[in-house]
Amino acid sequence: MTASRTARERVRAELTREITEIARRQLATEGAGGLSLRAVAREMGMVSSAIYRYFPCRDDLLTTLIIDGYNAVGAAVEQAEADCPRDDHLRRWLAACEAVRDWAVAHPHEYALIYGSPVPGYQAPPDTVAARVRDVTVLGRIVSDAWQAGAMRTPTTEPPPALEAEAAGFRELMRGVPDSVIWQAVSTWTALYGWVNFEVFGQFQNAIEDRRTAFRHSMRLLAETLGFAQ
Amino acid sequence: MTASRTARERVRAELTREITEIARRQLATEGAGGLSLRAVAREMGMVSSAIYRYFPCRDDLLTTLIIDGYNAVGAAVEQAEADCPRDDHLRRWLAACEAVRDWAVAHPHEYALIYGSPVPGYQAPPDTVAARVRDVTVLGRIVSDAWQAGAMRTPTTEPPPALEAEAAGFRELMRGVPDSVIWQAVSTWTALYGWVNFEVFGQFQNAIEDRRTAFRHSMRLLAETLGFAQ
DNA sequence: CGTTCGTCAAGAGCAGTGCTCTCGTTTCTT
DNA sequence: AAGAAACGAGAGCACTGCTCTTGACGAACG
Repeated sequence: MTASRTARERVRAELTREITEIARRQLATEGAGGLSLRAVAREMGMVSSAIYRYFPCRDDLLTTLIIDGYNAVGAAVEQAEADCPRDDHLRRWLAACEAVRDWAVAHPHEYALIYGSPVPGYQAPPDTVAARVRDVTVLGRIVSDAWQAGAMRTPTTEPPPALEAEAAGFRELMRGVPDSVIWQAVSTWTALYGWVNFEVFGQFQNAIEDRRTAFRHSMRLLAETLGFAQ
Repeated sequence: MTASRTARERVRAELTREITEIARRQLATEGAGGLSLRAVAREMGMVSSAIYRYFPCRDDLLTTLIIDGYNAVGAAVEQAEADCPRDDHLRRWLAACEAVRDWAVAHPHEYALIYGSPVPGYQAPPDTVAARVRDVTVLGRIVSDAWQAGAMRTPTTEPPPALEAEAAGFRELMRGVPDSVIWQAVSTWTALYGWVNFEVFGQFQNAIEDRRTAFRHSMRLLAETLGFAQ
């Protein structure tokens, strides 16, 4: 956002911001399906059709919220990891995991929007990738750092040859790390989100009460498997 | 379903079945949000209000589909596991995992309905629990069998004391198994669904192509952590 | 300074939704 | 055979996303 020149551009930017804010609040209370352009307009004292001056369709508003969501969880993970001593890789990993969980529990509907079932008929535009990879970038850097520092055990199981070509994208995230560790990291990464999914989507209801403690223990088990040297 | 007495009851049961079938087909193509009572009625040549004679509201139809979904994945897991030699616990585990994944990939929208973001404003009634636990019951039995047979390693990390009381529900699924193994199993179980979530919800797009191979490798790593002896 | 052009809010309207109510008709029960 | 229950059809309500037109305002240009 450069310094807005004309007054018209300024009020336009302000109104756009206000729309997304109200939409995010509605999303938090009603969920993605209950997000209504007309309700947003009503709350702003506008008529529904006026919203379309700012967002051509409902999906565009959703895209904005999705990008914001990815950035929010990404920023939370980056912040939590940055607060840890650089050479304590295990702690950095656990802090990053817990940041994901805490953000998701605090913003369940936003989390559902980005990591839950895709909204029907909605196709995420490529603009979202930049924001989407922030969290996994952090996780990749931790693994990379730990490996470079010689603070990781080598997995006993090698990936099958068919996965040789598949690891390309992940090798950029974890430079210098052998494939066996890369796949171990991917597996652990999906396990993290598996837990968060179950917790946020209510699969642990009537099964686990102290979910934070259980989560921490699970992440510790996973980190052990990943091979952080104590 | 007892033998239907009157002709009216028979046609009612038949129509109810046909409604759910059409609804399931719509669900498969449009997703949960695009499931429309009016469209179902249209396809049946009925008027929309007539549907309400059979399902008082849309959520009740959803509940039926959800129960069917849990039963479908549960049956798939039970079948796959039953086809394995009883003493090959690792193979039983991997077969069960792959059954979950294969069913989910084949029925993405139904999977999203039961394991994805909860549909807004919908509260799953208690009728669903019986069907919901079928898959995890199988997984629990495998762990239990393996432990009884002395075919599992003991985890090195003990769960924190705060989880003592939390494991109650899981102990019934895995009788005679120590808590350390129980939590390891829970962690592995969520990891399985974490992978399936990522795959079904498109998080692996442009990242992993040969997802079946990658899935198998990941499950093998997880099973190793769980401690199945070779 | 005045005009023109682009932007904007408003309103009506379309097609679709879940759901309710009423009204005859059919079917089962007594 | 008479009463009761269940049923399909239809109209209607409140809501949705979205489109089109209309009239007003503000900024830039001649």
